[in-house]
Amino acid sequence: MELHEAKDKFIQAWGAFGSQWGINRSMAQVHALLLISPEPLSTEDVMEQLNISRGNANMNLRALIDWHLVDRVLKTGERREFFQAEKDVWKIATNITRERKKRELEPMVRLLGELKQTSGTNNESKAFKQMAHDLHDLTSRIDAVLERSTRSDVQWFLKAASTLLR
Amino acid sequence: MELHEAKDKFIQAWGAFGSQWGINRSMAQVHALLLISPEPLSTEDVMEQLNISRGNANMNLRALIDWHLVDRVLKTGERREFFQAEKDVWKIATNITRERKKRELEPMVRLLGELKQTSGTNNESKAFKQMAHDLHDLTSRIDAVLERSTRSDVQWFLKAASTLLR
DNA sequence: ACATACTTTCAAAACTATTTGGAAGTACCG
DNA sequence: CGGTACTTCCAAATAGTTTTGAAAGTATGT
Repeated sequence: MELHEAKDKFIQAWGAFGSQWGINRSMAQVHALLLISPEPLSTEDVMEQLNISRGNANMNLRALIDWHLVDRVLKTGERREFFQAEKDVWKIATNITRERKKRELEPMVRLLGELKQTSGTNNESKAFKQMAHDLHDLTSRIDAVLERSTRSDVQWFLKAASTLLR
Repeated sequence: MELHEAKDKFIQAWGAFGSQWGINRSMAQVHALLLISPEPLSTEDVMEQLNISRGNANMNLRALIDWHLVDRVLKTGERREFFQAEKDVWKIATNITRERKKRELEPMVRLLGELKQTSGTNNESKAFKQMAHDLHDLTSRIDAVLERSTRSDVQWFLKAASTLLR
């Protein structure tokens, strides 16, 4: 396969993949583009290569910086900013995991913790409390595993886990 | 907290949570409602309790059945169908994981496998191939861990993983 | 076969999210 | 200070997704 074609496929696929994961298409595409660029790119470069507007490029670059997936870099003698993606895939995975855990999982664990203390003794209440309890238990376990696996080293974790599960 | 309030909070939260995870709001709400119902519910019940249309209820019930999160049950002497959610949270987690792995992760692994064989020797090609290779490696490891952890028993896996990571 | 009780489909409408592009803001330099 | 080179904001437009509701379809019992 030719580079140009492969590049394009990758950017499109990463975009589609991202949108299934709550990261919008452009943001994922910008990320994909930066991931495979050997050199940092300017906002202008991103706009051109993806055919998106300045506002869109800017907004998504900022979002990627928030997620710690992209860094600003300054080139000496250049006024404008350049952007460079974190290239270490383990760090990428860790950052994404940590961010989503914080934004989505933690609030759910908190809510379930409250809900399992609902009052009532009839069938309906019992079913509700049981479910809240079980889900709280499950989500906090997942939370704990993710906490540890992002604090320490994901690579090690995945290796260890694959062995464990063999 | 009172049952009615708690129930409502749970359904709303599960709906919001779901939509961040690529499951649409109604589908997640229908799921939440069934999760906390001690008895199977009919389409009509779901429509009433969530204030959604027949078409919507029907569509999402079918989708939940596809995901193996809900079963049809027939009551003797009743013509209409009733629906009942799988209540074992470990099974729920396993089914969701397996489904998403199949729909999203596996195609990405396949694509990256192809892309890492792109031709070219210049800087740009090298950067591209390196990234495709690294991502392929990462995604296939994740795939392998999920494969094993859903084949065997998630509960055991999570316990083992927490110990491992302590 | 017909009536009844239900399920499924689908095109239009409502709603949500994303994208654009111009205007405003900021920083640097001579 | 004014000009230039950029970045950021934001309201309006566009695109995408979900929901509705009525119509069509299907199964069951008499």
